[in-house]
Amino acid sequence: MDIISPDSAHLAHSCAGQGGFRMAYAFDAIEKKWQQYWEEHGVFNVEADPSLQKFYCLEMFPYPSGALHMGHLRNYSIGDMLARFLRMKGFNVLHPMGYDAFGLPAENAAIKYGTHPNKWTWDNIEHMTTQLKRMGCSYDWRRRVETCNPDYYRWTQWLFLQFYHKGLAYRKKAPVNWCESCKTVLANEQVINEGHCWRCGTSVIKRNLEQWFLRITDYAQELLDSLDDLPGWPERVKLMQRNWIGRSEGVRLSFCVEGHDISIETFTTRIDTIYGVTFLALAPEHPAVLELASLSENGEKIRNFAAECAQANESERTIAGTAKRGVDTGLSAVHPVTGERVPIWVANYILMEYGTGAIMGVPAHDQRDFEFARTYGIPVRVVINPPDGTSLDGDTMDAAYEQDGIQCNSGQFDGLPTRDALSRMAIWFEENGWGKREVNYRLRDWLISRQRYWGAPIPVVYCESCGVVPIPEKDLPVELPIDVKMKKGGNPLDEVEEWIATTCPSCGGPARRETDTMDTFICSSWYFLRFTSPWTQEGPFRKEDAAYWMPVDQYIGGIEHACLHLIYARFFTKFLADLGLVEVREPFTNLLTQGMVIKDGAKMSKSKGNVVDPDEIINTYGADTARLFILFASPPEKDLDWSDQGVEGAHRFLHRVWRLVEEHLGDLRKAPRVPCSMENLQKPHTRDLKRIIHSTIQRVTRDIEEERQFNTAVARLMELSNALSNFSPENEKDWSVFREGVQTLIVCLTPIAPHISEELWDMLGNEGFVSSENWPSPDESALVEDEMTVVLQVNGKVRQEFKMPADISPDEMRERILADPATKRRLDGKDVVKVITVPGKLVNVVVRN
RNA sequence: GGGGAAGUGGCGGAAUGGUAGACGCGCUGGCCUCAGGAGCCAGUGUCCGUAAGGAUGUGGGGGUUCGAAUCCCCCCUUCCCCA
Repeated sequence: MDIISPDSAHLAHSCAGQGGFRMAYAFDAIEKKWQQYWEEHGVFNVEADPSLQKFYCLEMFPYPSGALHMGHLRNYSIGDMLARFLRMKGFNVLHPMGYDAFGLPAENAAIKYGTHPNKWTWDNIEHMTTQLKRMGCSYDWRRRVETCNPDYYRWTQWLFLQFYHKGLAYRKKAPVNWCESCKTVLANEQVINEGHCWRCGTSVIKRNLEQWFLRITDYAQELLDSLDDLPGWPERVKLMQRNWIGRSEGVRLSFCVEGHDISIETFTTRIDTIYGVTFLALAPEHPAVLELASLSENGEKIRNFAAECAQANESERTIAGTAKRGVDTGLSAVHPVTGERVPIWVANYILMEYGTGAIMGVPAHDQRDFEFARTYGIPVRVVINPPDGTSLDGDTMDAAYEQDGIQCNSGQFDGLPTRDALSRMAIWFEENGWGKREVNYRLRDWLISRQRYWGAPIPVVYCESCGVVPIPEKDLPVELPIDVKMKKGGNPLDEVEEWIATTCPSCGGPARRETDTMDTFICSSWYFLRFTSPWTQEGPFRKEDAAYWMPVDQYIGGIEHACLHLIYARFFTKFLADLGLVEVREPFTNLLTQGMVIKDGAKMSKSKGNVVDPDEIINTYGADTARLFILFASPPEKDLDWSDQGVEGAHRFLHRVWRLVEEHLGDLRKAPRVPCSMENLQKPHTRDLKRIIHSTIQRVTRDIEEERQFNTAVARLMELSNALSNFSPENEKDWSVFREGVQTLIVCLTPIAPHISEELWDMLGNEGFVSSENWPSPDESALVEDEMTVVLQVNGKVRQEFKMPADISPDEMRERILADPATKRRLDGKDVVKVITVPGKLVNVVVRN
């Protein structure tokens, strides 16, 4: 291979800075050059090495939608900065990239532009890879994965089979979320913003279909509990997951239907209100509804009502403002404790998915039940009074009383406070055999079937004699047929008869393939593991590689995945740990959720016309400018306000750094390379510069490493750059310190703006890549100040500054300030009550007058 | 309705009990220039003042403290999550 040494690069313009000739900052050529060198030298390739401390830095991989957008640019600028920083810190850094390449947009684009999803996707992958390389991202590109590659989805299918064999993948008929626009079902997590499809925003409806599910609820408790083991996650995300999992403790109890051999199960978290039950309500989809309808005089009405409710979407039925509607079945249930008869209703606000799909109605103490009861004239019976001693009246109250209080009308429990009643009544209930204490979760099993083409086929067949038969592992992958006709509004796989028709792996008889494909969130639930050994053909990943690299030390992505990808990936990791394939039970140790990129007060979007194209920014200003601006404009967790003028400011800064080196290149190259120690420096200005250099190192390191606040890290580098610009070296020691400062600036700028850093590093005559340099440590002796500024305060208000030697004692500091004529003038005629001395900072004189 | 996060110059943002506004953008004046939207120098919270200096100032109100953007209580506004 013909390798150009990076050293030869500077020869071409070694005349710069020596005559009148000025070399401009040609970012375009510089960036191309160094990207090529990095690639040729494999600078960012990495292997597992147990003798080195590893760091796994990962950014959420993109969907190959066509081109990078500003959100990607921000995500990858942050990740690359961290990866480069940690590499310079001496870690063995795994920093890979890939593509979440299955998904609906490929099909939509194919239909719209008459192309094939496969071609569309692969073209986009190649284009986006080019873009990522243009950003100067330090990925080990040999490890790239694409989830639509049979080498990858073979293992996605293999993982499905593992779930299946453990009984964690199952088929069931259930009312499921259906997006009419995407023509497919959706998991609960993928229904957002009060009942809308996460991808296209269409209002989701319910359909009763037989589908594949993963039993994520088996892991609900662990998914909840181990959030406590994630101190490196934002509280916000953990809270969102806790809410999503929605653990509640309560009692499951049955009500018998009077005169029939039917019982209706309900679940309540408020067993303390059992004496307040005045009706029972069932979800319209409840399996018992049709049976009750057949027994009821209102049968026709009930069936019509249930059919009508099925059309409405969930959010319309549950949001607080919606009218509560229902139909009386005319039948009664028997109260398990009192033996009283309570009417049974079918109501639109009861959801089949939550609890048992039926509730005990307690209008006095549940606002939804209250509204329903008032609408239909159902009695309201108070069983809890406020703790202040007032008594509620069920006939006149205008809202449910949902707070804690004191039990009443509750037999032997009267007088108990709510909290006590809850636990005692639950035990009492169980002891009498009326019900069972139970933990309930809001989290539902994960619906993974998709009625779409561009996804990983679910590896099962349906055999007339054997039923559902999984494909044997040795026959994987079940390849997605590429030769299909794309069509509007359906799954093209349904028409590939030669693919569907197959033989049963079990009996050899005729069988038909499953034509549904897997939710793409399955594909992205384990990609971080594949990156540890993407080449292996022996399994989804090599166990020893995963053991070395996992967990991901730093994960970076958008908060929109809080209750989607981030829950699924945790679930997969726990399942794989149970299979003995990974040693960790949590995949991501530290999570950074970056803010959105906004412009003119709104999220960038085509419809708002406020989109800034990354390519255009890189063409005009270069990747280094784009990265610098993104990191400087805002702390990573907050939204970033895009500003064209801010970008120019960032570009100007890089120009200033460039000139700093270029204008002094001849002298800099001649300057001593060994730093001059503080004790050998006498000139105050030189000592000051030396101090600034080392405090910059200290503060930049802390900002990146501990605070994860990259905007202030950049600000520190700008301060150093300003200090260097204002410094005029006069002798050899000055030049030595100046060179130390310039080199420090370049090294510390490397993770942020790597190309210009490489170029300047090279121009100064250094060997090798600055990307492979060690991150500097501050020289403690250079951090000590000679002089300090102390402030005089009078009653806490700043009055005057004093300069004094840094090593002065607190007592002397106080005495000097108090003895100063200016201080005496200020305190003249005032009563000094007290003097507070804060060493190194201030003296506060408290006076009275 | 419940929970969470936030509110600081003209703008993006610094400062987590000790000199509010680092750094950058913008703006003003000047230098350089054929010219400049390049570069350099100076200034830039508000009010009074030529200045020195003073007053005031971190959404509003109260409190703790020698001292509060920072801690506590109440209120207002915005955003997010859950109902």
